[in-house]
Amino acid sequence: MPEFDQIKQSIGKYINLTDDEFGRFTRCLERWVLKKKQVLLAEGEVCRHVFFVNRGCLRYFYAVDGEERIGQFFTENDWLTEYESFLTQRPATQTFEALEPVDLWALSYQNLQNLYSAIPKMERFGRLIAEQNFIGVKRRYSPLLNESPEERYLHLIKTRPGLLQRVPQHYLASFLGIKPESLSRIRKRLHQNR
Amino acid sequence: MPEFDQIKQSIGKYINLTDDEFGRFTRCLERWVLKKKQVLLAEGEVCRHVFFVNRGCLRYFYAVDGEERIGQFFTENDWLTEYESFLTQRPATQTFEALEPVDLWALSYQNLQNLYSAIPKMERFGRLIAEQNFIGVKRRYSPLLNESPEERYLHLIKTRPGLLQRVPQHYLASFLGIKPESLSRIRKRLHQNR
DNA sequence: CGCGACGTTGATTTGCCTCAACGATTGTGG
DNA sequence: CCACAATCGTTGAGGCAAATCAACGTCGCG
Repeated sequence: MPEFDQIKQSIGKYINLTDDEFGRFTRCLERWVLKKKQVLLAEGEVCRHVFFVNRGCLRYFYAVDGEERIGQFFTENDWLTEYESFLTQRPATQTFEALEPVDLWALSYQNLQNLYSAIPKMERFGRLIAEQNFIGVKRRYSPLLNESPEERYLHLIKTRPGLLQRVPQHYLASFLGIKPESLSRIRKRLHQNR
Repeated sequence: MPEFDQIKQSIGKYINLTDDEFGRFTRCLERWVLKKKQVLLAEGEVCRHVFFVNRGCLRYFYAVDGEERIGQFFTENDWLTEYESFLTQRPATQTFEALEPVDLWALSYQNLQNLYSAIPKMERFGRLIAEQNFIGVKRRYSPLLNESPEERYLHLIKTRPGLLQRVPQHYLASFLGIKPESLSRIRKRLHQNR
């Protein structure tokens, strides 16, 4: 099943499933396809799935007095969900949108709960994913609080160079917590001092 | 065992343990006591325990170019650990310190891993705690990014009024991500417009 | 071709920080 | 128990980095 290669490799980082167990897992998956600009999950809806990105790029954003702020980008082999809404089954505060044509695996809340019961190892997988998410959210927020805009931009260049080619600059600015004009000036400064 | 009442109640929010299982759990606990200003875990050390606060108040802080910033306060019935260091067993980036005489239960990394194996339900507890931590860290950081200093202060008053009586004002300022002078001015403004 | 979205640049504003000084309170050692 | 030092909260003056407001050229697309 080459279609499951990516997700198999991703899970393999956390737990080892037998072929039987992995088969049971994959039978819970649905294939979802999105066009560019299509919304995967809108603010106010309850998030009923976790997703695995086979192909494409998405963002999530939320509104702060009318203005939208980008929380995160997702690309190939990322796991993606509105975690708080998914865990509590209450309305999402964020909107997820495709920035390109997107190809996902979707695993429903109910199917995941069933897998937790049917395959005890999956409970561990859920814990490890939650732990990774915790570390991820801290690493995402920490620079926003403790580093200067310029440092954050330089860090972005180093750690996610692919994004610069892939998403508009004013989205990057929002992701970095600054205005497009400010990012433009930062880039200008950096090029001059080159 | 009245000494275990608090922690029993806290665990009961997540999973139901039999008396046998709970006994097995409590035999893994050590009692730790700290004096005021005593350090529970220093930056650079590996965090080898999770703690449950029976009594007292602690903070954790980290340094950003020489200046210390407070990340969180902990009080009675809170679970506490340097989660990233604990999960990865690598050096902590934060220091935990008692602000008052403190009384804790300590559960070691090894004992927790053993409990995960011995009591399958504990794996679920670990997952739920990790999920709660994820939600907690998002709720902690989100206002720092999306609200004004004044809004953050007002929010603190509403959600954790006890802290205002318990910790010095310049600690609160650091927790709110501002300078002591700024917090002083915010309070002055609010009292005038009262 | 014409429109809208995007990135850039300049001028100005603004909110918090920095620096400095000062009383009040705390706590500490003789 | 007192005297003195350190810590803490407050207030004022000035600075600064990013936001805001505005204008303009370019590019992509219908």
